[in-house]
Amino acid sequence: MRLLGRSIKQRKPFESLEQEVFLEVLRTGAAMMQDLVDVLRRFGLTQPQYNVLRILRGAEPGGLPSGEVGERMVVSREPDVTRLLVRMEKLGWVQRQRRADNRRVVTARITEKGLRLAKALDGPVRRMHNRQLHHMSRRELNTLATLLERARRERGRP
Amino acid sequence: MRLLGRSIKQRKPFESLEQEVFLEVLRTGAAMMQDLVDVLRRFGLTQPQYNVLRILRGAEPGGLPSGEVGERMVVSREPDVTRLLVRMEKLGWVQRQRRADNRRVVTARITEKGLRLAKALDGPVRRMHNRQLHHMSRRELNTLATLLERARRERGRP
DNA sequence: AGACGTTAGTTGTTATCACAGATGTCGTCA
DNA sequence: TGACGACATCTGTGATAACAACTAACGTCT
Repeated sequence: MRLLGRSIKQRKPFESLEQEVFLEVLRTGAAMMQDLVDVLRRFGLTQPQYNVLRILRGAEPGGLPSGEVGERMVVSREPDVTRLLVRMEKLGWVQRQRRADNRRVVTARITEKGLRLAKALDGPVRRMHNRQLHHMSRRELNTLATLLERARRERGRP
Repeated sequence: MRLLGRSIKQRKPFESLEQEVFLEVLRTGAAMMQDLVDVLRRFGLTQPQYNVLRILRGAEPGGLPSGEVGERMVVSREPDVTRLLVRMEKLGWVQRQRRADNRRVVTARITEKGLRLAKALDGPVRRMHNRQLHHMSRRELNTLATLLERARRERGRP
């Protein structure tokens, strides 16, 4: 009898509401990110690279220390900003310069070429976002954003 | 004047509501995932590995073809299930066997050792989830889960 | 000035991921 | 039965991520 009962699969896929929310957040995030990645690859860049471009464009003029770039990354705190920035420098999108008044700090700035690339992506990315969520009302989107922020910012950790 | 205006940073951090939702989903997902990863590393496994254990435990008895395991993965469709499963087989958590009646298919099953590990993780993971979201009401969590599912499933793609 | 702790970034190493092409197996249809 | 397309997995390769140890520069305190 136990065995028969078990064989009814997926009747209760979630063990708890909390777990359901957790999985929904991850799945939805992964799906949305994939849409972005699909757009980006047409332009030959990866998500972390695009993320850095956005951050550095927002940090103009003046640029940002490498560490702060890492902190502002969306997906992770990126323990490896150095090499990511070095790669992007080789591609000509970013310029790195050790700060004179504090030689520990390396300031990263977006280049003209990087700015052009970022600008070229604005339209496609915005359209992708609109397509993604155009079936939701303003009100629903606001609720969603608010709840997510609350879930994240006030969440309890060990 | 333009320059002065621009220097007021982060006044309008989002370009659109859609983009705000996008970023909130990703950031919240990354934060929650990090909490899980922190639990998992105490037990010496990674998120994809844990994901596979959960999938295969749910697929007992009988196991699942490698390809289907990949499809059920949360974060990505994992184009590299083969090697992930091989590694887990070496660790003794998973058993792989080519199906006799269709030699193209490799069925993966969780082992006793894998089951014990998964079981040992149940408590810590459940507690982590509760901690993460205990500040939200049932009603809020339900709304959140519903909205996320709607955002993902009905979203428009190219 | 010099010792010391801190900060910011760099480097080494290993594991994993993504992509693409290759391999072995199967079902079907002439 | 034998050719062929489809399917499921495997393998090769290069890029990237995670983790940890290391170096250089700075601030401060004596």
